[in-house]
Amino acid sequence: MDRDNKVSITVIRRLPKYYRYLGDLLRKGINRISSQQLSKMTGFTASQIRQDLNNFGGFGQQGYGYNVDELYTQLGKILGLDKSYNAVIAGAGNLGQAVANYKGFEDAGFKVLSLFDKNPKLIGLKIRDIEIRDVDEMGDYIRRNNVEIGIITTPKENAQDIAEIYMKSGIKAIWNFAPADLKVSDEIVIENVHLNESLFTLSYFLNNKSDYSRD
Amino acid sequence: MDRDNKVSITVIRRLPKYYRYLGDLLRKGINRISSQQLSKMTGFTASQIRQDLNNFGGFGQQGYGYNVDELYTQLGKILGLDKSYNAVIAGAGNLGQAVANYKGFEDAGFKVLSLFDKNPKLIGLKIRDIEIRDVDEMGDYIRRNNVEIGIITTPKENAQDIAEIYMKSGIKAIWNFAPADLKVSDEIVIENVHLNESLFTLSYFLNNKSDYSRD
DNA sequence: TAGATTGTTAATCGATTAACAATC
DNA sequence: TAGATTGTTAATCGATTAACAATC
Repeated sequence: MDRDNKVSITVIRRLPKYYRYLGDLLRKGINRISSQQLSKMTGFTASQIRQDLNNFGGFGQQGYGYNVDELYTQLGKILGLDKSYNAVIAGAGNLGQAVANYKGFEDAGFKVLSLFDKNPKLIGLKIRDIEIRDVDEMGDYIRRNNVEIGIITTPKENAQDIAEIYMKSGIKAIWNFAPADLKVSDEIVIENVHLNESLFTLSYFLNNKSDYSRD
Repeated sequence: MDRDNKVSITVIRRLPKYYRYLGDLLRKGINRISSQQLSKMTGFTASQIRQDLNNFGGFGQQGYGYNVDELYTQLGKILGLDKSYNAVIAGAGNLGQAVANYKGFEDAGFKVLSLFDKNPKLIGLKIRDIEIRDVDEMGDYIRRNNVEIGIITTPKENAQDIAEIYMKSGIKAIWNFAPADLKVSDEIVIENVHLNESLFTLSYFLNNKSDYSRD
């Protein structure tokens, strides 16, 4: 891998899409694919796809294209999907439960060990075997169970407090669903899912169709 | 508004963040803000902020900055948040219920009229007054109730079928949470929330911290 | 071998940043 | 008036596209 230079975030955000389509191909038993065919599927240009992949190494072969199985495996490694991770969820409302219930994440190696909430009515309940615990126990639980990923599905008012508990107990990455920008130390990776921003963008294009074209 | 040329999607995706911070300021009673102060809050450069806003008109005043109330109102109009919209949700599982329950969307003018599912155990139940109906009735319901926005929170296997019902019944925009790329006619606006792609991006940066810097 | 398709360099395009005159 | 800050043009930077030699 020629990883001397930082790969840009725009490239990184395309990788999961390649990975998804390659998985589809793999399941269909197709074992060979060209950048041109991938272009048709993903909507990115063939040139862009070749450039993107070459940030990480030469996975293809002239005159042939890419081996689906190999490229899928390589992209999985690049994305860190060859490992597994322990996660917890703060906020056991609908959204927290939705994330806990989503089988796809577990299949990809992300295991939710526990949910946490402050609502006594929720504490003790189970979502698919996953217990909801008191948020007061969260810091201890994280330290004892080798938890790397902290998910935030609380209301925005509590998001920063939760982030601080995560930070203090050694969480390495935060997946944040609250509509707030968290302040945490630079070593912690944050990935935001800002649903309101997504909805407002949709609203913009609904009102300005002439500006819209499939990205 | 000098709207001769298409505004780029990268600009549009920053607007909701401006809007959110301006709302915060408004609630704090602050009525004046400079691009430099906005820069500190949002993390975008002051220059970029001024450029972005000037795509839509000169909302500021030399030597003064921007009037918070006015800018907030203007951005709201640009984003189409001065109107209200009827929406339905296909897929009444946890994720669909989470979206239906989220008060923030309704406050912003997005009203969920009904959820739809094919599971008989869910049909007839109510989420905050919002009834879950049989998905077979969905097309009719949309036509009768002036529904513009269709939300998809089904498993990916059903997403394309739902999209087609939406298309045929006159939906104008689809907010898609299923990990699939929908094929619909060009007049329909699609906004995807691909949670798996977000999680995989987080996973990448967790494994390649040196590539990571707050966007 | 002939055809296909990569890896990679160079050209183009677009987005961000810098700079500053205009002006409140 | 003096200071502040916009709106806007020009400069820079980065990302995408085009092109093609290398080679399977």
